[in-house]
Amino acid sequence: MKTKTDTEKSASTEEKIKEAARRVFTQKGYAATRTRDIAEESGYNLALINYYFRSKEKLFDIVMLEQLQIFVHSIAGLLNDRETTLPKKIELLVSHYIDMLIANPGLPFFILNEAYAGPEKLFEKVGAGVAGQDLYIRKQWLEFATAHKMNTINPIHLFMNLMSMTVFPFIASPILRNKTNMSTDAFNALMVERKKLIPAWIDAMMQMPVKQSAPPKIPKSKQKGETK
Amino acid sequence: MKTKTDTEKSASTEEKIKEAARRVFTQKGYAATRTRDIAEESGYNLALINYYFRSKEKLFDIVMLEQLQIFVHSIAGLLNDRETTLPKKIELLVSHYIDMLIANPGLPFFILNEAYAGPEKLFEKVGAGVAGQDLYIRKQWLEFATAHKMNTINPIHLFMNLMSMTVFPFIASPILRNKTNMSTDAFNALMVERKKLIPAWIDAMMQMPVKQSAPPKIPKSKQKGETK
DNA sequence: GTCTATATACGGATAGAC
DNA sequence: GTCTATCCGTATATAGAC
Repeated sequence: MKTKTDTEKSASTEEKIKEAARRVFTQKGYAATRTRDIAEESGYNLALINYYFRSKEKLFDIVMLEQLQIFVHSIAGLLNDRETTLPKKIELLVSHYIDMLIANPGLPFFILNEAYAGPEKLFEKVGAGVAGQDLYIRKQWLEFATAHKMNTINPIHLFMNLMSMTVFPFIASPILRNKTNMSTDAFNALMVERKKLIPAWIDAMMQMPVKQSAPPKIPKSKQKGETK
Repeated sequence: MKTKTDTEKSASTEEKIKEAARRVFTQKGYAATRTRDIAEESGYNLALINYYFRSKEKLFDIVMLEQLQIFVHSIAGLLNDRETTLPKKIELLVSHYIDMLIANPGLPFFILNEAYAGPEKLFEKVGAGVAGQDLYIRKQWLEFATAHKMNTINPIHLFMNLMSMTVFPFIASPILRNKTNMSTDAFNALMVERKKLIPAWIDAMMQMPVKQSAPPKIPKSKQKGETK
């Protein structure tokens, strides 16, 4: 049995509200979420939300920052690891992403929503953690590109492809499932399949000799001034 | 000079409001858009919106249905054409999509937003136009898949890849541009490059003998249990 | 700490003047 | 047709009882 001191009770309640908020926010988005929904989901009253967190927005920031930082931290080690080869790194990255997305399918949509609503809102805080810094995988990626005479094609294309093929299906899943009458389980099974498929596809793309009609006029060293 | 009858004046104002609404809706999404915003953007008063359209939702439906149907109609012919080969069809489809997305970068985000807010809201109306029906390209796609012994891998993966690589960069562009300090022009140039690249990549994937470790256990006729 | 009841703000819709 | 002024529902935030 558990003894309940005031602080223990308090911490527990606060955590429950945060968990409820995370579920509702990631599912319905900030605007469509009512504090009443969170109250109901948490099992507590509406006023408690304002007792622990000053406002809906504060709660939102806290919860989502936490979510993002958990994920960011969980992959930062992998991306910076100097032992893992690039293909293996890609494989692990995709696998990790897909696991996370299956567990938390609303997150990417949420991130996009925030990015559109106001890039400055969350970005500085979370983005600073991983964004600008030079991760080792970036170096590996560029090295591979030049080694394979791919310097005429912007390596960012392959990165786009990696992220697109991994994340987009989750973002579009409501549409996809609506049109194909696919269950959540069936969709998730598809995504698990892609853990093997995507790295293979990316690998094939990296080996492909892409014949560009004209060298792109994209400056490849466009340094970032600040994280904004 | 133009004579202004009542109907002419009326039509003009109505059109201006619709255009303003389209801009604001696609930029901020339905929930975050206030009718006051649309009024301001249109140069007219708030009450006019309700005079011409009964409600915010009616206005929204009208405007977005129009947008989607313009696009859907513009590609329906291509998808059903029996002369064009599959690779050529893919090439034209990607090109058409990218042109549209460069011209209207907010549209996919908007569609996703609506899909998450309420799948039933717009979907039945617009989706019915193209969704379930058997487009000729679907037949071509499946024929190609079986012809190349790809029947062990769900062809939906390649379709996902096609859409992902084409659409996702636009959706994620605010994040990408924030992190790389890329200008809109530079981004658009990248997307134009992808008109050639994506079909090449998809083609390569279609040729690839994908060795599945185990045949996927996805029942292809799995009815939908719940929406959330 | 947790509840009920309420103040306050915001946004969609409408009435009525012109 | 277009405006100003206003109503009214909804949702956040807070006061105060327990």
